[in-house]
Amino acid sequence: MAEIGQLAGVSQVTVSRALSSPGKVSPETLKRIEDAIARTGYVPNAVAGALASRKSNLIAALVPSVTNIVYASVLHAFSEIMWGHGYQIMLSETGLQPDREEKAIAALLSRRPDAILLTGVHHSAQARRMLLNAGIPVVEIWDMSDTPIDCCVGFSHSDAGRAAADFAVQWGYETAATITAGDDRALRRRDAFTSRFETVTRSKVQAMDFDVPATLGLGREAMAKLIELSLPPRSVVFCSSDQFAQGALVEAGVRGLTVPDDVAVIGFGDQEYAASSAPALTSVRIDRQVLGRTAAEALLTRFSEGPGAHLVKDIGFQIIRRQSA
Amino acid sequence: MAEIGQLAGVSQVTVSRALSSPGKVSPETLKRIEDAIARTGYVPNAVAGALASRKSNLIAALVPSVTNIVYASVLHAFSEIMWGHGYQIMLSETGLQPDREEKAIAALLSRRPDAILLTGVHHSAQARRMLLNAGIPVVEIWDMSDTPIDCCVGFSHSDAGRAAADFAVQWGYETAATITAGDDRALRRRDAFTSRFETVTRSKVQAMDFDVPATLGLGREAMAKLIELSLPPRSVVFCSSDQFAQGALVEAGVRGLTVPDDVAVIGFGDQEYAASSAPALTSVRIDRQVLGRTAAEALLTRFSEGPGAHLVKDIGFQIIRRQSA
DNA sequence: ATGAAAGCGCTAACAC
DNA sequence: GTGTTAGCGCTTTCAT
Repeated sequence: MAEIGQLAGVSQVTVSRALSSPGKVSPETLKRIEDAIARTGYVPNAVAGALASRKSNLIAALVPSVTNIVYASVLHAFSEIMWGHGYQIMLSETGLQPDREEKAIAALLSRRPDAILLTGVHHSAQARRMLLNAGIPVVEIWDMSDTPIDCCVGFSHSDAGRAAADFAVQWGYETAATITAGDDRALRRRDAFTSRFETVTRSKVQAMDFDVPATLGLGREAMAKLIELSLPPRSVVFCSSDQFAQGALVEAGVRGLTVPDDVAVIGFGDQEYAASSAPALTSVRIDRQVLGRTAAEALLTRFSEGPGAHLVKDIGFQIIRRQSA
Repeated sequence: MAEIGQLAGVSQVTVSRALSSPGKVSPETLKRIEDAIARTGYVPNAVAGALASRKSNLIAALVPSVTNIVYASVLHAFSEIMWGHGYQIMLSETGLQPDREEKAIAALLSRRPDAILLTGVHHSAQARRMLLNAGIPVVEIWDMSDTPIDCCVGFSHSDAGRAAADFAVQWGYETAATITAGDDRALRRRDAFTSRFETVTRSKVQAMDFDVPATLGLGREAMAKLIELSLPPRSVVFCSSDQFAQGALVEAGVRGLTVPDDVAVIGFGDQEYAASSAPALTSVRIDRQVLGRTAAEALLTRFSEGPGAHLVKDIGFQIIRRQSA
């Protein structure tokens, strides 16, 4: 920066100003500085800037997995907006082990981000402590909480599970099964679904659980077992993700069952392909675009309005009825 | 850090040493320092550390899209390894507009990462200049280049397209069509496929192009048009991604066509569901795990061996024959 | 094994 | 509108 100043015949500070508030330097000076920058290919050192100003323009984000489209698309919507406001994203994955979250949070906080986005609302005591200590806005997404750390944007997974059960009952399904991945939130949806469906219909809901992420292949497997265990007619299968549901659809098709007459399927997530599969998939829609955007907006208003505003927003969900149930 | 020192009865420098090279402080001192850290919940300021040491332990990564599983999974494999070696990842998306890459590179470089990962091998002159200027290891992935900036890990898309054409010819397909997304590399595969298939069979290859990312829905649409345009028997459709291919499969099924007898389909990417769909999808496999891992290893050896080693690695591809072609 | 001093490349506060 | 000065919180080097 001092070098650029030399080339432009000004001091280092003026270069700094030209970069951060161009209105504060005279047009001619600005021009000379810009020329010098263009000639040298100088890229300012944001690390030094962050240290001096105590503002990093960095947002830390912690997601279970980037390869899960459901988390990735929320992240995408979120980062588009933050990027538009001059923020960059530092990403970290927690994977399946919850103990990784604590380490990840510490690592992220060490970069002194201006805010942090967390997936889920269950965090260790030590994690909460570090977060509070950091004194930065926090937004928890994908869930609702009675005791949010700060901002919270999501929906109630129990409500979603119950709504799916009510939907199934309403459309006349008399027995049900679930296919569920190894995910805290998926389990809560399953529990709510099962409990509601059982109390209303007085029939037992069969559970197929996996402790790994959902795939189409596992969905097929689960459906195959369910069919072999002889699923009664008017049965519905509530899946924890559209991937399982797709697999269930494929397996039913291969075995010559008609969907939804022989067996109905409800997915979760309403991913792009849900509407385009054959038969089209009935699914619980979460507007991931809105989720990401709302989280970004929550942070942005927290930045401008200070720690007073603990934004908590329920973005809800919607059951999209198509052909599979 | 000075505060921790006070609590532990040592100077700030000793705390610094305790954190970066614990072997250099006496066990008792170390213990007291660790206690103080645990008590206060102190998180070191990596920003200041990076400024002082000129080492950020940050890797910048630039991908077209995080919502595309193909890029996300490479990123995942890459970051798992880098994380294991103490590096964090700063992520940025370029999207479809190539001009965004330059801005993203500048923004990322301003954080003084220790290395940068780029998707693709075509970069603007200004981008190359900034990269060279930064003086850090660069790894370009997903493609091969005659003039890599530094390290390069990928495969030849032209070779892949040609191989698909040869495969199609070998299995007796006499006419072909392509469904292609708006992606530089996909277009190169299509061109190579078409050119090879046409010269060998002397039949014209029909192209269905989109300038947006691939979806199952668009795959159905494209296949529908292809069928309406009357695809001759013994036709094969080469898709630029498995998503298109899945859509093509669904549409063929809905229209009562038998795959591969009435129409055959070849996907690209060999995603998880390719093996589990019905019929199972024939696809060009890229080992994304290996791609990400190899890129990480290239950087790691560049770190240890210095600028001498310009690692260039072709990870190849493999056509997985299943039922659809 | 520990400490003192210098400085990383910027921004903030204050002068002029 | 521009320059001077003093840090930001660490690591590095050199002393002890």
